[in-house]
This record gives sequence, C-alpha cells and structure tokens, in this order.
Amino acid sequence: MGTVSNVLNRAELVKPETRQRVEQAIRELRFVRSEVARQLRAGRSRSVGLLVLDVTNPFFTDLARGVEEFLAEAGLSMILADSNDDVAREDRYINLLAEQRVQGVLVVPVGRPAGVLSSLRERDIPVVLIDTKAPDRTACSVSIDDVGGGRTAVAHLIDQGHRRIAFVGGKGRERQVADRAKGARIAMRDAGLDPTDLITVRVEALRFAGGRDAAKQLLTLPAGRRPTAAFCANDLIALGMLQELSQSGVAIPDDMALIGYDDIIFAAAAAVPLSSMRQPCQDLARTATDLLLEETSGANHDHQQVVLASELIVRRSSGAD
Amino acid sequence: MGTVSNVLNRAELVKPETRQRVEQAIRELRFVRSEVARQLRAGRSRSVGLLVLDVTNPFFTDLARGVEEFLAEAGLSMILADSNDDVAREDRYINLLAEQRVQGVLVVPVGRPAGVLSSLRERDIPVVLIDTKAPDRTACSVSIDDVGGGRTAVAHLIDQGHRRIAFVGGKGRERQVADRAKGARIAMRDAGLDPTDLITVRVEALRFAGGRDAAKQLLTLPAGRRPTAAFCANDLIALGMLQELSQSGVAIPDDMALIGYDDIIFAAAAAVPLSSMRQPCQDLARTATDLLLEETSGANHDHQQVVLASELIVRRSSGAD
DNA sequence: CTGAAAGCGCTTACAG
DNA sequence: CTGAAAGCGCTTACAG
Repeated sequence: MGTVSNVLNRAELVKPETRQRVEQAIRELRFVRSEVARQLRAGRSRSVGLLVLDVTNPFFTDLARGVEEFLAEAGLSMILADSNDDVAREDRYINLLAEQRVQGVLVVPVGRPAGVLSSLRERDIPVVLIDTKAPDRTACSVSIDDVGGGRTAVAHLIDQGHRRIAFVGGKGRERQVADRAKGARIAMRDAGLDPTDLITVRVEALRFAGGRDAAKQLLTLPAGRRPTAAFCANDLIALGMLQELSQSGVAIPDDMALIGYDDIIFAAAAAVPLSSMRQPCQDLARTATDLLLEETSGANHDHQQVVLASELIVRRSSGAD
Repeated sequence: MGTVSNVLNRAELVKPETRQRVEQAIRELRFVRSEVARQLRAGRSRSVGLLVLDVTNPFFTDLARGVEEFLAEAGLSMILADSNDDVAREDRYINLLAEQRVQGVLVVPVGRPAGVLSSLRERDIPVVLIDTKAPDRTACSVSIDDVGGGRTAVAHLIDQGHRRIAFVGGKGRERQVADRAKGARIAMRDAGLDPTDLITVRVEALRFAGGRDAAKQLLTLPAGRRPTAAFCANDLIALGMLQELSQSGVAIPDDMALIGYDDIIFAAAAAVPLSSMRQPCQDLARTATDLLLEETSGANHDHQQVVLASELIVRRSSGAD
C-alpha cells in the first residue's frame, strides 16, 4: 500500500520495474484512489468553494467559469453553490463547505459580509469576498466601484437630456443596490439636479420577473409624472422592464430610456439592444482566485482590497445611437 | 468521542444531561464535524454530481437549480461540473466525481454516452443520463423526444408557408443535434417536400457566437437562394443569428423566420421575441433526481428510460402573431 | 528501494 | 448509558 501510494505521488522513488507492476495492477483492478481518505490524511482538500447569489444570472455563471478555469490551472476543483440571495441558504452552504474542508471560499455575500466572515474565520477557512469590500483588514476582497458605476450610468442618461430618472433596485443585495443608487444621486447633484428627485422603484428580487413588476409600477404613474429614463440595478431587471414596457406600448428609448448593469451577453441581443455598465468579470475571477491561492499557499500574505471599475457600454436603449 | 458522535447522530441514546454538556462543549470549541472523515467511515458521501454541457447556457442552470432543490429535500448536496461540451473535460470530471465518492452522478453526456457509462459502471457509481437515452438497460435515462421536437418546429415553419428551410446545428452534442435535424426532415417529408432540401448550417459551438457565424454564412448566399426560415438547435444560436441578421438589415420574421429550442427566459425578451421548443426542464430535473435516489436507496430498482416531450411556443420570430 | 506501522477524524458494535 | 477499540483508505516517516 505504501508503495502504491509512492507510485501515485512520488514515482521517482520507486524502481521502474516495481512501478510498472503496480501500474498494471491499478489498471487491472480499476483502482480509483479515494480522494476522501486522501483529504483526511492530508488535513486539507483540493477544492475551493464559490458561493454566488444567483446561478441563473449569466453574470455569475461567467464568473464561475472563469474561477473554475483559473483553479484548474492550480490543480484545484471548484464546488459551486448558489445562495439564491437568501441568508439562510448562504449559511447552510458555508457550513457545507466547512464540513467538506475546502481550502478556501470565494463568496459573493448576501448583504453585509459580517456573518460570513466571522463564520469562516472561526473555522480558519481562508476567504476572498467578491463584489463586496471587506469591512476591515481581516480578509481580501475584490469588488467593483458601484458608486462610480451608478454615477457613470446616470450621468450618461442626463447627457441624453433626461431629468426625470428612476432607479430600479430592490430587496436583496442591499450593498450593491445602495451603492449604485448612491452613485445615481451623485450624478444628479453633479448636474445641478436635486438628488432626492431620483424616483426609486423597489422590486422583490433582482431578476427578470422583478423587472416586469417594476415596469407595471411605473405604468401606474400618469404619463406626465413618469420618469423618462430608468437605471436598473442589473440587466435581468432591465430586460424584464424592456419586455413589459414594450408590450404596453411604451417605446424604448423614446418614451423611456433604459440602462442596465453587468452587460450580460443577452443585453446586446435584447429587443432593443440594452445599454449597460460592463463589469470586468474575468478580471474579477482572476484576481479573486489569485488572492485566495496566495493566501492558502501560506506565503506571508497581506489582505488586500482590490476595487475594479465598470465600463459604460452604450447601445440603443439609452437613446444614443 | 464516541459519545460526541452519538449526540450528533443518535441523540436519543444519550442521557439528556450528558448531551447538554457535550452540546455546550461543541459550541465553545466551535467544533465542526469533518464530513471528510465521516464519508470515509461511511464508505459513501452525501453528495451527487451533476455534469452539464454548458453552465453559461440558462437551460442548464435552470436544470441545475431544480436538481439542487430536489437533492436538498433528500439531505444531499450537489457538486455542479461543466464539461463545456468537451470529452476530455467530461472525462476529467467523471474522475474527479469518482474520487470524491459521490453517491451518484446525473450527466448530460458529450455525444454518445458509452464512455461515461462504462467509466461509471466500472466504478460502481449509479448514474442517470439526462437529455440522452441510455443505449441499453444498464442505466436510467430521462430524455426529450428531440426527433419529435424537431418535427414540430419545422412543421410549424412549413405551416407558415416556408419551403426553403435551414437547420442550424453543429459540432458538439451530436445526438441532440442529429435528432432535431432528423425530426426536421420528417416534417418536410410529411409536407411532401424533399427532405434533402433541408439546408444544413454547421456552427463551431452551440452558443451565441455560433449563431452569429451561422448568420454570416447564410448571408453569403444570394438572396434568392437563401432560406426563408431557420430552425436552430438551441436558443443561444437563434439569438446570435437574430442579432447578426438584424444588424445586416435582414428583417425577422419577414425576410427570415426563426425558431429556437429550449425556451430560455431570454427567448421571450429578444429583439424579436423568439419562437422556441420549450423543454420541460423542471420535470427533467425532478424525474432524474428521483430515479437516482431510488437507485442509490438500494431498493430493487429497474432501470427506466423516460422520454418527455417538448412544447411549441409561438412568438413573433416565426411570423405567426 | 520496499514494506510495516502510525495516524488523519469519524462511527459503530461491544464490553463494562 | 458511557467509553475504549477497531477500522474506513490514504500518506509519510521509519526500519530493514
């Protein structure tokens, strides 16, 4: 057994002839080494957890694909989990990942990261926060400047001549949504508008159906008081709004301009191609993975707060062609 | 240690007082039971693998969310893996899942399932094939009647008056693509057309970019010989075509009608709302999970081949309004 | 260079 | 009802 292990892990220590015999036996017996036993012995696994807010959102699956690829380069595998923007589920998955003894966790936290952080720190599991800034120096994080993104998006709408602007966000992902709204208000102030005039529409979830609901809410306003432009907290919402508004005879962008956030692949293919704030998804994946690997490699490691910027992608839905 | 284990697993065997002391110690020491050791001892894990062809395709993430939910009901967790329609990656993941000693695997195989099946059978890992019929009685499968789906889709196009029809499929997922094409030809024959007139366009991958390429290929044909309708092997391709064609001034559905397959959520929100063949994704998830759990529960179990039907969803892209 | 031994953290009979 | 012991399948010193 010891020799088999050596063949598998340190072949150079074994006499070629013995090695061949062992290798043949492995083949004949269809032996598959137990990763479970291996991990128990090693005290650590060779997998990393990625916990996202919504696997059905293309933004997060693109992120997942990037992370998976970068982990594979390091010989690690990814366990993908989906909190569905729900704290209880997040908690359950953090537990599950801890029980699986993952080497580390990449997590897009539901709301404030304090719970996740303390839960992982208690268990000595390295973590890199994604899409959220770590509140202190106890963890790495890679986030997007959402205030800046919100500001750019709304400045663009103002540039197009809009003055009555809505922000469509909602429950869930409080931090990102709040920051994007904050940026929106800054853009209004920059333009000499009253930031409290920003019309805020709340949706149940940051998903397609939420966008349709938001559109219905806006349609209850008399046309004269209705916003002429809306900045949506993500593309799923924007696409839902686009569909509902179009079906109700509201022309995009003439009656209402729209801009989303994420620039998922379907934004460009939408009924009216959707303007959006593109997040640097692959940079995010790469940076987060690298930071985690640096931390788990045990080299002396300073926790870092990396902040990336998003980029304005102008398409027809915001009226600039 | 034995008592701790009893508190955790069979609390009724422990005297309440002792139990309380143990529970308090667990809390104070922040003890997290090692799932790894547990699995080694039990000889089986509490997780199931789901291997899909493309995590960035909403069809598969919807499937994944369903499976995850149904597994959770049974106290199991899901390890999601993505073969990216690549046999080598599929092989690597099957290995990984075997090493993790998952209870079973749900797999949408890349091409023919023979390799996956023998690989899993050798290792005694229960498997349910998804989206592919098992070639023999050695495994369960849940698939969609793709021949029927292709036939329905093309019959619909013919009903709309089209005679010059393209099928856009390609490399990857040979079986599904071939069946859908076969159904398309049957529909042509049913209508008294020559099935060999079906214009076949091959794309590199069944993704958005593939659809754009396909559109470019069709645009090289003189307008008089160009098909007036296209049936796409999935919605991602259809959406890519829709985008490219629109940008080139080809009107959908007037110059070219389109129908996709899967009915992902973005189909309805497309530039021109996309007709599609809706696959019963949640039924698929439920049935596959149930079959796997039945098999792993050890009850005597007959392998079943379940075949579900897809449903025609008519929207504007196919010209019927 | 090889093989026997210890130990990773659990669970489950088993003796007390 | 409790606690000591064996064993799951590995890896890694260690003795030979």
